Parts: sequence; C-alpha cells; structure tokens
Amino acid sequence: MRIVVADCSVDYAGRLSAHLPRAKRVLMLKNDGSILVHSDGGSYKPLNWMSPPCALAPVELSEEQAEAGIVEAWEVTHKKTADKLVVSLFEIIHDSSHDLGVDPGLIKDGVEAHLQELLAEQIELVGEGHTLVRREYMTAIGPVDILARDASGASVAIEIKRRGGIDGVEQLTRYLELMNRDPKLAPVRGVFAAQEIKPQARTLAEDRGIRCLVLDYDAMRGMEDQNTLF
Amino acid sequence: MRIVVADCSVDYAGRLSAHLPRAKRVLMLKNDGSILVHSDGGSYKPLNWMSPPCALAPVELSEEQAEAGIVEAWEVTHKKTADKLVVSLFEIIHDSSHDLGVDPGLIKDGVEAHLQELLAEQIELVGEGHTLVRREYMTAIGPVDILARDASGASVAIEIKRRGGIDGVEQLTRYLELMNRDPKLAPVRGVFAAQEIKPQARTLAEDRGIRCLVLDYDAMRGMEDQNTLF
DNA sequence: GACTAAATTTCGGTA
DNA sequence: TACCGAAGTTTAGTC
Repeated sequence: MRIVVADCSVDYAGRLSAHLPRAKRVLMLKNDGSILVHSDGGSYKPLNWMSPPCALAPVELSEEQAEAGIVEAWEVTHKKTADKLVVSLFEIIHDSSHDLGVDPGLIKDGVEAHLQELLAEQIELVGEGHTLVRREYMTAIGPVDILARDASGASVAIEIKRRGGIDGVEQLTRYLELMNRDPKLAPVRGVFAAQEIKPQARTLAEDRGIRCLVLDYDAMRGMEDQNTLF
Repeated sequence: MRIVVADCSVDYAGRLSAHLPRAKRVLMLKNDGSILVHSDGGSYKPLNWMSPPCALAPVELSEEQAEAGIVEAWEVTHKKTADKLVVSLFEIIHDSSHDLGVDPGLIKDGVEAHLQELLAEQIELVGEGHTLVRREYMTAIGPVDILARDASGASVAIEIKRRGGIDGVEQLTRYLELMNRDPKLAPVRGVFAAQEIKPQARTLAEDRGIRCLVLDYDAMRGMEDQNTLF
C-alpha cells in the first residue's frame, strides 16, 4: 500500500469520461495496482478510481506537461477493458509505502438472513394458526423465502426484505404466478414482509392482493431471547 | 484529512454487527468526522467505515484493554442513528494530517442520459418511420424514457438501459400496463433498448411481446458527430 | 463462469 | 425533505 498526498488532476476514460480539476487529494495505491482518489469529504466512494485487475505505469512527460508544472504522471490501465485513468501530479506533499499483509476480512452478522430465521420461528406473526412448511422453498425461478400454510391449510408464500421496495413486490409476484400454476400448491397467497415498506410498494402489493407485514426486528429478537431463556 | 496506518481491530454495531480481527490497515479520517478502514485489496469499498454526519472521540482505555496491548481506541458515533464504530489500535505505524481544502468535484460526461439523448435524435433506429413524441414522458408511476409513434401512428414506449437486465423489463412492463389503460395512448408497444441485453432479460421481454434493441453507443455518437458537422 | 439479488450501498434528481 | 432510480456501482451467493 502506497499513500500519496498530492496536488493533482485526474482524467478517466472508460465506461464514461470524467475529469478532476487540479486540487490536493489523497491517492491510495493498492498492491493489486488499483488506485483510489479521495478528497476530504463525500462518503466512502472515491472521487475517481480504477478497480483491479489493473496496472500502474509512469508516463514520460511531454514538454508541454513539464511546462504546465506537472512533475510526474501515472497511467493506470485496466487489464481486461479499455478503461484508463491518468493522474497528473503537480506537487507531491506526502509519499509513503507500507506493507499491510493479507487482511483476515470482515466478519458480519447479517440482518436479512436473521430476519428470515426469526420469522420462521415466529411464523404466527403472519397470522394465527399459521405453520411453517419450509424456508428457502425452491421454485424454478429461485427460492421463496418462506412457504407456510394458514389455519385453513392454504399455501402462503412470504417474501422478506429489510426495506420493502417495488422490486421485492415484483419478485414475489413472479413466484406467486409460478406457484399458482402448481396444482399441489395452488391457491397460494402472498405476504410481503419487511422492516420498512415503501408507500409505492405497499400500493402495488395490495393492488395485487398481496398482504403487507411490517416486521419489528428488535421485538422479534427480544422474543427469540425470551424463547432461548427456557 | 488524517491518515493513520496501524495494527488495529474494528467493531461495528448499527444496521448490522461486524468485526475486523487485528491486522495492519489504513485508516482515513476525513474532516467531517467520517472514517474509512482500508486494506490492501478489494475494490474501492472499505472493509468498514462510518458515514457522515458522525464524530470521532478517543476512548479511555480500561486495564484489560491496556493489558491486551491496545495503545489507543476511538469511538466513532453517527449523529442521527445509533451506529457506532470502535477502532482499537495496537500499534501506530504512520500518522499524518494534511489540509486538502475543498475539492472542486468530478466533471463527468454521463452515459445513460447521453444514450437517451442520442436515441431521441436518431429515433429511426427503433424502426423506419418512427417519430419522437417526447423524452421522459411522465406517467403516474414515473417517467418513460422515450415515447414515440411508429409509421402507422401507434404509440411506442422505449425503456433505455446501459445494461439490460430483468429489472429493466419489469419496469417497462409496469409502464406498459399503465399506459395501455389510457385510451388516448393504447395500444402501446414496448421497446427495450440497451447497449447490452442479457439473455434472460431478452427472453422475458420477448415473452411479453416487448421488442429488444441493442444500441451501439459508439456508432450513435459517430452519427451525432456527422450530423453536427453540417 | 454467468447471472441474480443485496448492500451499513452512495449519489443525483425531482416532486 | 422524501422518494426513486442509476451507478464506471461492488459484493456475495447460486446455478
């Protein structure tokens, strides 16, 4: 990892063309040849970058460039596409390299998977008398998050999302269309369950006869803790 | 902007829980209080981070922490949510601060917007005798990229994507359903135009009677250059 | 490897 | 300001 703080300008040509006017920035050069150009604001997304696999090579300066005050220039080219990033350095303020080694990586406790697990355990939240058939019920076009039966024994397909948007309703609709063609399952009702359901998604879902269910993650987790106490 | 290279471990609790075991990493502390934790690989996404608005504060070390070899610890808390990131530093290898000033920002020449513009100008690419009605034709559920008429005067709704996937076909399908209920427009045919159309998206589109059109961006841009020459 | 769906998405535009 | 869709999305999982 090499870190350079420099007064620079950057040009990118690839899937689009972009230019960064001259300013002081932080350049992070990773070992795989990739580069990130960061400013002092924004979120984690760099102003510009080149993703691996790519290679960085110094550019021989033309007279015009030298006269313009450029002291060094790099060309970072992608190895598979024609993407190219050119960094022109006017002044190098800081330059250091560090051997970081291989990172052990992030360990995360997911949320959507956990939500599905919790709802499978607390399936009665969908409605009284409901029973779980199985999680990740496979269909030809992908797995339905939860397949259950209601008190009368009818099939219920449940799609779970952290944030419920229109795409989730579309996804569930596709599953329902398919499942309702299966005489062993039909009729299948749909339930769209999410921690938060956007108004347009709710409208679309209800228009299609899909019930919406807002999940309280903390309450469900609390229930789980209670259950595991005994 | 402060840059710290350190042997550290990181814990995040917020929308999910995550942990980074002890290793050497680069910590980028931006002026707005935000922090990025980068390793020497991956793409531009940090291993962990805290987005602004947030604040960084040193943590007083407990005896256990000191005995474990922690020399310093930071707590970065989000100002609006309850998100929290804790960085435990075992050894600081590098630490420097730099005043970058405000960045002038990225200037980019878009692609999808440009594609839409080009196709509106070269609407005959959709088919001989086609005429443009308007770009960004508003419907109750959002704007259709292009509304046109074919040689016979029938409406044609065009959805433009850079990469055509299933979601784009779904989007267009929603528009078509709605527009076909409008007697002033119906019948409306659909055209799914993209630089690249995925096979599954093509199948779904054609199954629904939507025509697929692969766009050659460079050729279209070339046409535009020709047109502007005269 | 191709494709799909999720993301602690972030970012920009519009109502 | 909230909502929605795009992103040079990236990333993870499945087929």
